[in-house]
Amino acid sequence: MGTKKIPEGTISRLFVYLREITALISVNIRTISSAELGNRVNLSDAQVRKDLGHFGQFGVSGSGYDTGELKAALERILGKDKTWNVAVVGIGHLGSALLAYPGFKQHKLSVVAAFDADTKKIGKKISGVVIDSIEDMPKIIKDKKISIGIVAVPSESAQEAAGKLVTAGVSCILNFAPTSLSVPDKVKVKDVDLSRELETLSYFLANKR
Amino acid sequence: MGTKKIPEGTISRLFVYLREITALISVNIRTISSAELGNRVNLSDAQVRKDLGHFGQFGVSGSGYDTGELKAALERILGKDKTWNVAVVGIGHLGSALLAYPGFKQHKLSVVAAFDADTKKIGKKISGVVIDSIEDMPKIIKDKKISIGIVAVPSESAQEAAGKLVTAGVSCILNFAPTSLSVPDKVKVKDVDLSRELETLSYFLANKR
DNA sequence: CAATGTGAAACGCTTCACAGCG
DNA sequence: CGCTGTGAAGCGTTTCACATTG
Repeated sequence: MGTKKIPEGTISRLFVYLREITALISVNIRTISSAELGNRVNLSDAQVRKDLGHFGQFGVSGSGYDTGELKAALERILGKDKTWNVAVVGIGHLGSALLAYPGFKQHKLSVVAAFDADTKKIGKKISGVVIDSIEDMPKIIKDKKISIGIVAVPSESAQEAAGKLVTAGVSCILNFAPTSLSVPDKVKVKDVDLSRELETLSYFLANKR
Repeated sequence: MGTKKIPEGTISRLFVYLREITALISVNIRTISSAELGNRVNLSDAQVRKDLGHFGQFGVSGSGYDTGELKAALERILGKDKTWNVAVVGIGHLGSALLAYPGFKQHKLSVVAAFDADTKKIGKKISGVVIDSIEDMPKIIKDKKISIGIVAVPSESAQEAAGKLVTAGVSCILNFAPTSLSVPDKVKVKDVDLSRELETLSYFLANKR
Protein backbone atom coordinates (compact mmCIF):
# COMPACT_ATOMS: atom_id res chain seq x y z
CA MET A 1 0.00 0.00 0.00
CA GLY A 2 3.01 2.30 -0.20
CA THR A 3 0.88 4.95 -1.84
CA LYS A 4 3.36 7.64 -2.86
CA LYS A 5 2.23 11.10 -3.71
CA ILE A 6 -0.53 10.79 -6.32
CA PRO A 7 -0.96 13.87 -8.55
CA GLU A 8 -4.31 15.54 -8.13
CA GLY A 9 -4.79 15.43 -11.88
CA THR A 10 -4.56 11.66 -11.74
CA ILE A 11 -7.38 11.43 -9.22
CA SER A 12 -9.62 13.62 -11.22
CA ARG A 13 -8.89 11.65 -14.39
CA LEU A 14 -9.67 8.36 -12.66
CA PHE A 15 -13.21 9.60 -12.22
CA VAL A 16 -13.33 10.41 -15.89
CA TYR A 17 -12.22 6.88 -16.73
CA LEU A 18 -14.79 5.46 -14.37
CA ARG A 19 -17.56 7.43 -16.02
CA GLU A 20 -16.49 6.27 -19.45
CA ILE A 21 -16.05 2.65 -18.39
CA THR A 22 -19.51 2.68 -16.87
CA ALA A 23 -20.90 3.91 -20.17
CA LEU A 24 -18.99 1.20 -22.03
CA ILE A 25 -20.33 -1.52 -19.79
CA SER A 26 -23.86 -0.32 -20.36
CA VAL A 27 -23.40 -1.01 -24.07
CA ASN A 28 -21.82 -4.38 -23.36
CA ILE A 29 -18.24 -3.62 -24.18
CA ARG A 30 -16.13 -6.04 -22.18
CA THR A 31 -12.61 -5.01 -23.01
CA ILE A 32 -10.81 -1.80 -23.89
CA SER A 33 -7.27 -0.69 -24.62
CA SER A 34 -5.62 2.34 -23.05
CA ALA A 35 -5.45 3.91 -26.49
CA GLU A 36 -9.15 3.49 -27.13
CA LEU A 37 -10.13 4.67 -23.66
CA GLY A 38 -7.79 7.64 -23.89
CA ASN A 39 -9.25 8.47 -27.24
CA ARG A 40 -12.75 8.67 -25.84
CA VAL A 41 -11.79 11.10 -23.11
CA ASN A 42 -9.17 13.11 -25.03
CA LEU A 43 -6.10 11.82 -23.27
CA SER A 44 -3.07 9.89 -24.48
CA ASP A 45 -2.73 6.15 -24.08
CA ALA A 46 0.39 6.70 -21.99
CA GLN A 47 -1.47 9.01 -19.65
CA VAL A 48 -4.16 6.41 -19.09
CA ARG A 49 -1.61 3.70 -18.31
CA LYS A 50 0.48 5.94 -16.04
CA ASP A 51 -2.57 6.98 -14.08
CA LEU A 52 -3.72 3.42 -13.55
CA GLY A 53 -0.17 2.30 -12.88
CA HIS A 54 -0.12 4.28 -9.64
CA PHE A 55 -2.53 1.82 -8.14
CA GLY A 56 -1.46 -1.55 -9.47
CA GLN A 57 -1.69 -3.61 -12.60
CA PHE A 58 -5.12 -4.04 -14.07
CA GLY A 59 -4.46 -4.76 -17.71
CA VAL A 60 -3.78 -7.79 -19.81
CA SER A 61 -0.89 -7.55 -22.25
CA GLY A 62 -2.05 -7.78 -25.80
CA SER A 63 -5.74 -7.28 -25.17
CA GLY A 64 -6.24 -4.37 -22.78
CA TYR A 65 -8.43 -3.90 -19.74
CA ASP A 66 -11.49 -5.85 -18.69
CA THR A 67 -14.15 -3.18 -18.24
CA GLY A 68 -15.85 -4.95 -15.35
CA GLU A 69 -12.66 -5.44 -13.42
CA LEU A 70 -11.46 -1.94 -14.10
CA LYS A 71 -14.74 -0.49 -12.93
CA ALA A 72 -14.58 -2.42 -9.69
CA ALA A 73 -10.97 -1.39 -9.14
CA LEU A 74 -11.69 2.28 -9.78
CA GLU A 75 -14.68 2.27 -7.46
CA ARG A 76 -12.61 0.74 -4.73
CA ILE A 77 -9.74 3.20 -5.22
CA LEU A 78 -12.02 6.18 -5.31
CA GLY A 79 -14.09 5.24 -2.30
CA LYS A 80 -17.35 5.14 -4.20
CA ASP A 81 -18.70 2.72 -1.63
CA LYS A 82 -19.15 5.38 1.02
CA THR A 83 -21.58 8.30 1.17
CA TRP A 84 -20.59 11.70 2.58
CA ASN A 85 -22.84 14.35 4.03
CA VAL A 86 -22.74 17.90 2.74
CA ALA A 87 -23.88 21.30 3.99
CA VAL A 88 -24.39 24.36 1.80
CA VAL A 89 -23.82 27.79 3.34
CA GLY A 90 -25.42 30.74 1.59
CA ILE A 91 -28.71 30.08 -0.14
CA GLY A 92 -28.78 32.73 -2.86
CA HIS A 93 -29.05 31.97 -6.55
CA LEU A 94 -25.98 29.76 -6.55
CA GLY A 95 -26.80 28.00 -3.27
CA SER A 96 -30.30 27.21 -4.49
CA ALA A 97 -28.96 25.86 -7.76
CA LEU A 98 -26.59 23.65 -5.78
CA LEU A 99 -29.39 22.28 -3.64
CA ALA A 100 -31.14 21.25 -6.84
CA TYR A 101 -28.01 19.83 -8.45
CA PRO A 102 -28.56 16.16 -9.28
CA GLY A 103 -24.81 15.46 -9.40
CA PHE A 104 -24.54 15.09 -5.64
CA LYS A 105 -26.53 11.88 -5.51
CA GLN A 106 -24.63 10.51 -8.45
CA HIS A 107 -21.41 11.01 -6.56
CA LYS A 108 -22.61 9.51 -3.32
CA LEU A 109 -22.87 12.85 -1.65
CA SER A 110 -25.94 13.81 0.26
CA VAL A 111 -26.91 17.40 0.98
CA VAL A 112 -28.43 17.25 4.43
CA ALA A 113 -28.23 20.85 5.60
CA ALA A 114 -28.42 24.41 4.32
CA PHE A 115 -27.56 27.61 6.16
CA ASP A 116 -28.20 31.27 5.54
CA ALA A 117 -27.70 34.45 7.52
CA ASP A 118 -30.95 35.97 6.26
CA THR A 119 -33.60 35.30 8.90
CA LYS A 120 -36.35 35.59 6.29
CA LYS A 121 -35.06 32.46 4.60
CA ILE A 122 -34.76 30.33 7.70
CA GLY A 123 -37.27 27.51 7.92
CA LYS A 124 -37.95 27.55 4.17
CA LYS A 125 -37.46 24.34 2.28
CA ILE A 126 -35.58 24.30 -1.03
CA SER A 127 -35.29 21.14 -3.07
CA GLY A 128 -36.19 19.19 0.02
CA VAL A 129 -33.66 20.77 2.36
CA VAL A 130 -34.70 23.07 5.21
CA ILE A 131 -32.67 26.25 5.67
CA ASP A 132 -31.26 26.68 9.15
CA SER A 133 -29.71 29.61 10.96
CA ILE A 134 -25.95 29.92 10.90
CA GLU A 135 -26.10 30.00 14.69
CA ASP A 136 -27.16 26.39 14.71
CA MET A 137 -24.37 25.25 12.45
CA PRO A 138 -22.05 23.66 15.04
CA LYS A 139 -24.78 21.46 16.46
CA ILE A 140 -26.24 20.45 13.10
CA ILE A 141 -22.86 19.69 11.49
CA LYS A 142 -22.04 17.41 14.39
CA ASP A 143 -25.44 15.76 14.70
CA LYS A 144 -25.69 15.04 10.99
CA LYS A 145 -22.05 14.00 10.65
CA ILE A 146 -21.37 16.46 7.87
CA SER A 147 -17.86 16.35 6.43
CA ILE A 148 -18.12 18.65 3.42
CA GLY A 149 -19.08 22.31 3.59
CA ILE A 150 -19.88 24.36 0.52
CA VAL A 151 -19.27 28.09 0.73
CA ALA A 152 -21.69 29.92 -1.57
CA VAL A 153 -21.79 33.29 0.17
CA PRO A 154 -20.40 36.64 -1.08
CA SER A 155 -16.62 37.11 -0.81
CA GLU A 156 -16.88 39.38 2.22
CA SER A 157 -18.45 36.66 4.34
CA ALA A 158 -16.58 33.71 2.87
CA GLN A 159 -13.77 33.58 5.41
CA GLU A 160 -16.24 33.80 8.26
CA ALA A 161 -18.39 31.03 6.83
CA ALA A 162 -15.34 28.85 6.29
CA GLY A 163 -14.14 29.48 9.83
CA LYS A 164 -17.49 28.41 11.24
CA LEU A 165 -17.55 25.27 9.10
CA VAL A 166 -14.07 24.32 10.24
CA THR A 167 -14.84 24.95 13.88
CA ALA A 168 -17.97 22.88 13.53
CA GLY A 169 -15.82 20.06 12.22
CA VAL A 170 -15.96 19.65 8.45
CA SER A 171 -12.90 18.16 6.72
CA CYS A 172 -13.33 19.68 3.28
CA ILE A 173 -14.62 22.91 1.85
CA LEU A 174 -15.77 23.62 -1.66
CA ASN A 175 -15.39 27.36 -2.05
CA PHE A 176 -17.29 29.33 -4.69
CA ALA A 177 -16.23 32.75 -3.40
CA PRO A 178 -13.37 34.44 -5.26
CA THR A 179 -11.21 34.72 -2.14
CA SER A 180 -8.48 32.49 -0.83
CA LEU A 181 -9.64 31.02 2.44
CA SER A 182 -7.26 30.40 5.27
CA VAL A 183 -7.97 27.20 7.11
CA PRO A 184 -5.89 24.67 9.09
CA ASP A 185 -3.72 22.32 7.02
CA LYS A 186 -5.80 19.28 7.82
CA VAL A 187 -8.78 20.84 6.06
CA LYS A 188 -8.90 20.46 2.28
CA VAL A 189 -10.17 23.42 0.30
CA LYS A 190 -11.19 23.26 -3.35
CA ASP A 191 -11.80 26.55 -5.07
CA VAL A 192 -14.28 26.95 -7.90
CA ASP A 193 -13.52 30.46 -9.01
CA LEU A 194 -15.81 31.44 -11.83
CA SER A 195 -14.30 34.93 -11.97
CA ARG A 196 -10.94 33.50 -12.81
CA GLU A 197 -12.33 31.33 -15.57
CA LEU A 198 -14.13 34.30 -17.06
CA GLU A 199 -11.03 36.44 -16.86
CA THR A 200 -9.01 33.83 -18.69
CA LEU A 201 -11.59 33.84 -21.46
CA SER A 202 -11.45 37.63 -21.69
CA TYR A 203 -7.72 37.48 -22.06
CA PHE A 204 -8.01 34.83 -24.74
CA LEU A 205 -10.46 36.97 -26.70
CA ALA A 206 -8.39 40.11 -26.30
CA ASN A 207 -5.24 38.41 -27.53
CA LYS A 208 -6.22 35.90 -30.12
CA ARG A 209 -4.71 36.39 -33.51
CA MET B 1 5.30 41.13 -30.26
CA GLY B 2 6.77 37.65 -30.37
CA THR B 3 4.44 36.58 -27.58
CA LYS B 4 5.63 33.10 -26.69
CA LYS B 5 3.42 30.72 -24.83
CA ILE B 6 2.22 32.43 -21.65
CA PRO B 7 1.31 30.05 -18.82
CA GLU B 8 -2.35 30.12 -17.97
CA GLY B 9 -1.45 30.62 -14.32
CA THR B 10 0.37 33.80 -15.22
CA ILE B 11 -2.74 35.26 -16.83
CA SER B 12 -4.85 34.50 -13.88
CA ARG B 13 -2.28 36.03 -11.51
CA LEU B 14 -2.08 39.20 -13.59
CA PHE B 15 -5.72 39.80 -12.73
CA VAL B 16 -4.84 39.36 -9.09
CA TYR B 17 -2.04 41.92 -9.38
CA LEU B 18 -4.36 44.32 -11.16
CA ARG B 19 -6.92 44.07 -8.39
CA GLU B 20 -4.28 44.69 -5.74
CA ILE B 21 -2.66 47.58 -7.61
CA THR B 22 -6.04 49.22 -8.02
CA ALA B 23 -6.54 48.99 -4.27
CA LEU B 24 -3.07 50.46 -3.66
CA ILE B 25 -3.74 53.39 -5.95
CA SER B 26 -6.97 54.13 -4.14
CA VAL B 27 -4.95 54.67 -0.96
CA ASN B 28 -2.38 56.78 -2.80
CA ILE B 29 0.49 54.36 -2.90
CA ARG B 30 2.61 55.36 -5.89
CA THR B 31 5.33 52.75 -5.90
CA ILE B 32 5.65 49.10 -4.92
CA SER B 33 8.33 46.41 -5.03
CA SER B 34 7.74 42.91 -6.34
CA ALA B 35 8.39 41.60 -2.83
CA GLU B 36 5.75 43.81 -1.25
CA LEU B 37 3.19 43.14 -3.98
CA GLY B 38 3.86 39.42 -3.80
CA ASN B 39 3.47 39.55 -0.08
CA ARG B 40 0.02 41.06 -0.34
CA VAL B 41 -1.26 38.36 -2.66
CA ASN B 42 0.62 35.38 -1.21
CA LEU B 43 3.13 34.91 -3.99
CA SER B 44 6.91 35.13 -4.13
CA ASP B 45 8.73 38.20 -5.39
CA ALA B 46 10.29 36.09 -8.13
CA GLN B 47 6.89 34.91 -9.29
CA VAL B 48 5.65 38.47 -9.60
CA ARG B 49 8.70 39.54 -11.60
CA LYS B 50 8.59 36.50 -13.88
CA ASP B 51 4.91 37.01 -14.59
CA LEU B 52 5.39 40.66 -15.52
CA GLY B 53 8.57 39.86 -17.38
CA HIS B 54 6.60 37.96 -20.01
CA PHE B 55 5.17 41.23 -21.24
CA GLY B 56 8.04 43.68 -21.03
CA GLN B 57 9.91 45.72 -18.48
CA PHE B 58 7.80 47.83 -16.20
CA GLY B 59 9.96 48.26 -13.14
CA VAL B 60 12.68 50.63 -12.03
CA SER B 61 15.82 49.09 -10.57
CA GLY B 62 16.24 50.03 -6.96
CA SER B 63 12.77 51.41 -6.40
CA GLY B 64 10.17 49.03 -7.81
CA TYR B 65 7.06 49.57 -9.92
CA ASP B 66 5.05 52.73 -10.44
CA THR B 67 1.52 51.71 -9.53
CA GLY B 68 -0.13 53.98 -12.09
CA GLU B 69 2.03 52.73 -14.94
CA LEU B 70 1.66 49.13 -13.88
CA LYS B 71 -2.11 49.42 -13.71
CA ALA B 72 -2.26 50.89 -17.20
CA ALA B 73 0.03 48.17 -18.54
CA LEU B 74 -2.00 45.38 -16.95
CA GLU B 75 -5.27 46.74 -18.26
CA ARG B 76 -3.86 46.92 -21.72
CA ILE B 77 -2.41 43.40 -21.55
CA LEU B 78 -5.59 41.91 -20.18
CA GLY B 79 -7.94 43.63 -22.55
CA LYS B 80 -9.95 45.26 -19.79
CA ASP B 81 -10.81 48.04 -22.18
CA LYS B 82 -13.16 45.87 -24.22
CA THR B 83 -16.50 44.28 -23.35
CA TRP B 84 -17.46 40.83 -24.62
CA ASN B 85 -20.95 39.51 -25.20
CA VAL B 86 -22.08 36.23 -23.70
CA ALA B 87 -24.88 33.74 -24.34
CA VAL B 88 -26.09 31.14 -21.87
CA VAL B 89 -27.51 27.88 -23.25
CA GLY B 90 -29.71 25.87 -20.91
CA ILE B 91 -31.80 27.85 -18.46
CA GLY B 92 -32.32 25.38 -15.65
CA HIS B 93 -31.26 26.00 -12.08
CA LEU B 94 -27.65 26.61 -13.01
CA GLY B 95 -28.41 28.69 -16.08
CA SER B 96 -30.75 30.90 -14.08
CA ALA B 97 -28.14 31.35 -11.36
CA LEU B 98 -25.64 32.36 -14.03
CA LEU B 99 -28.01 34.94 -15.48
CA ALA B 100 -28.19 36.49 -12.03
CA TYR B 101 -24.43 36.31 -11.41
CA PRO B 102 -23.03 39.80 -10.76
CA GLY B 103 -19.47 38.77 -11.66
CA PHE B 104 -20.07 39.15 -15.39
CA LYS B 105 -20.39 42.90 -15.28
CA GLN B 106 -17.32 43.17 -13.08
CA HIS B 107 -15.31 41.38 -15.72
CA LYS B 108 -16.59 43.42 -18.62
CA LEU B 109 -18.76 40.61 -19.87
CA SER B 110 -22.34 41.19 -20.82
CA VAL B 111 -24.95 38.43 -20.96
CA VAL B 112 -27.10 39.40 -23.90
CA ALA B 113 -28.83 36.15 -24.82
CA ALA B 114 -30.23 32.98 -23.26
CA PHE B 115 -31.38 29.83 -25.02
CA ASP B 116 -33.38 26.80 -23.97
CA ALA B 117 -34.87 23.82 -25.78
CA ASP B 118 -38.00 23.84 -23.62
CA THR B 119 -40.68 25.74 -25.55
CA LYS B 120 -42.49 26.57 -22.31
CA LYS B 121 -39.54 28.72 -21.23
CA ILE B 122 -39.16 30.64 -24.46
CA GLY B 123 -40.13 34.27 -24.21
CA LYS B 124 -39.75 34.37 -20.45
CA LYS B 125 -37.41 36.93 -18.99
CA ILE B 126 -34.90 35.99 -16.29
CA SER B 127 -32.71 38.60 -14.64
CA GLY B 128 -33.45 40.89 -17.55
CA VAL B 129 -32.60 38.45 -20.32
CA VAL B 130 -35.26 36.99 -22.62
CA ILE B 131 -35.04 33.28 -23.34
CA ASP B 132 -34.93 32.42 -27.04
CA SER B 133 -35.37 29.21 -28.95
CA ILE B 134 -32.25 27.24 -29.83
CA GLU B 135 -33.40 27.42 -33.46
CA ASP B 136 -32.74 31.14 -33.47
CA MET B 137 -29.25 30.80 -32.09
CA PRO B 138 -27.25 31.33 -35.30
CA LYS B 139 -28.99 34.56 -36.14
CA ILE B 140 -28.92 35.97 -32.60
CA ILE B 141 -25.27 35.07 -31.98
CA LYS B 142 -24.32 36.88 -35.15
CA ASP B 143 -26.60 39.87 -34.71
CA LYS B 144 -25.53 40.46 -31.13
CA LYS B 145 -21.85 39.77 -31.83
CA ILE B 146 -21.60 37.15 -29.11
CA SER B 147 -18.17 35.63 -28.63
CA ILE B 148 -18.60 33.56 -25.48
CA GLY B 149 -21.09 30.71 -25.12
CA ILE B 150 -21.86 29.10 -21.78
CA VAL B 151 -23.05 25.50 -21.85
CA ALA B 152 -25.33 24.82 -18.89
CA VAL B 153 -27.35 21.92 -20.30
CA PRO B 154 -27.32 18.26 -19.20
CA SER B 155 -24.34 16.18 -20.38
CA GLU B 156 -26.35 14.40 -23.05
CA SER B 157 -27.06 17.63 -24.91
CA ALA B 158 -23.76 19.36 -24.18
CA GLN B 159 -21.97 18.35 -27.36
CA GLU B 160 -24.92 19.37 -29.47
CA ALA B 161 -25.18 22.76 -27.74
CA ALA B 162 -21.45 23.31 -28.17
CA GLY B 163 -21.63 22.38 -31.83
CA LYS B 164 -24.39 24.89 -32.43
CA LEU B 165 -22.52 27.63 -30.60
CA VAL B 166 -19.42 26.99 -32.63
CA THR B 167 -21.31 26.93 -35.93
CA ALA B 168 -22.99 30.16 -34.93
CA GLY B 169 -19.56 31.66 -34.45
CA VAL B 170 -18.50 31.93 -30.80
CA SER B 171 -14.77 31.83 -30.04
CA CYS B 172 -14.90 30.50 -26.47
CA ILE B 173 -17.06 28.13 -24.53
CA LEU B 174 -17.42 27.86 -20.80
CA ASN B 175 -18.66 24.34 -20.23
CA PHE B 176 -20.46 23.30 -17.07
CA ALA B 177 -21.43 19.84 -18.31
CA PRO B 178 -19.27 16.94 -17.11
CA THR B 179 -18.34 15.86 -20.64
CA SER B 180 -15.35 16.69 -22.76
CA LEU B 181 -16.52 18.66 -25.74
CA SER B 182 -14.93 18.30 -29.12
CA VAL B 183 -14.60 21.56 -30.97
CA PRO B 184 -12.23 22.97 -33.60
CA ASP B 185 -8.80 24.04 -32.34
CA LYS B 186 -9.47 27.72 -32.82
CA VAL B 187 -12.24 27.57 -30.22
CA LYS B 188 -11.17 27.81 -26.58
CA VAL B 189 -13.05 25.63 -24.12
CA LYS B 190 -12.89 26.10 -20.36
CA ASP B 191 -14.42 23.36 -18.30
CA VAL B 192 -15.98 24.00 -14.94
CA ASP B 193 -16.66 20.50 -13.83
CA LEU B 194 -18.37 20.54 -10.49
CA SER B 195 -18.62 16.77 -10.46
CA ARG B 196 -14.89 16.45 -10.66
CA GLU B 197 -14.34 18.84 -7.80
CA LEU B 198 -16.81 16.94 -5.68
CA GLU B 199 -15.23 13.67 -6.62
CA THR B 200 -11.81 14.89 -5.62
CA LEU B 201 -13.22 15.76 -2.23
CA SER B 202 -14.76 12.30 -1.92
CA TYR B 203 -11.42 10.76 -2.68
CA PHE B 204 -9.75 12.96 -0.10
CA LEU B 205 -12.28 11.91 2.54
CA ALA B 206 -12.05 8.25 1.63
CA ASN B 207 -8.27 8.27 1.81
CA LYS B 208 -7.30 10.70 4.51
CA ARG B 209 -5.18 9.35 7.31
C1' DC C 1 1.57 -9.52 -32.38
C1' DA C 2 -1.08 -6.18 -29.93
C1' DA C 3 -1.10 -3.77 -25.86
C1' DT C 4 0.69 -3.34 -21.09
C1' DG C 5 3.85 -1.37 -17.54
C1' DT C 6 7.63 1.48 -16.74
C1' DG C 7 12.26 3.62 -16.68
C1' DA C 8 14.16 7.57 -19.13
C1' DA C 9 13.60 11.90 -21.70
C1' DA C 10 11.02 15.97 -22.38
C1' DC C 11 8.34 19.55 -20.82
C1' DG C 12 6.40 23.52 -18.27
C1' DC C 13 6.24 26.04 -14.43
C1' DT C 14 8.32 27.86 -10.14
C1' DT C 15 12.19 29.12 -7.39
C1' DC C 16 16.87 30.45 -6.97
C1' DA C 17 20.57 33.44 -7.39
C1' DC C 18 22.97 37.03 -9.11
C1' DA C 19 24.66 40.47 -12.61
C1' DG C 20 23.44 45.03 -13.66
C1' DC C 21 21.12 49.27 -13.26
C1' DG C 22 19.36 53.67 -11.23
C1' DC D 1 22.72 49.96 -2.02
C1' DG D 2 17.95 48.12 -3.17
C1' DC D 3 15.40 46.05 -6.47
C1' DT D 4 14.69 44.56 -11.19
C1' DG D 5 15.16 41.27 -14.97
C1' DT D 6 16.65 36.86 -16.26
C1' DG D 7 19.53 32.73 -17.15
C1' DA D 8 20.02 28.38 -14.61
C1' DA D 9 18.50 24.97 -11.38
C1' DG D 10 14.80 22.37 -9.46
C1' DC D 11 10.54 19.85 -9.42
C1' DG D 12 6.41 17.60 -10.55
C1' DT D 13 3.92 15.92 -14.52
C1' DT D 14 3.39 14.21 -19.15
C1' DT D 15 5.15 11.89 -23.12
C1' DC D 16 8.24 8.66 -25.28
C1' DA D 17 9.89 4.31 -26.32
C1' DC D 18 10.59 -0.30 -25.64
C1' DA D 19 11.32 -4.70 -23.27
C1' DT D 20 7.88 -7.79 -21.69
C1' DT D 21 3.88 -10.53 -21.57
C1' DG D 22 -0.32 -13.41 -22.67
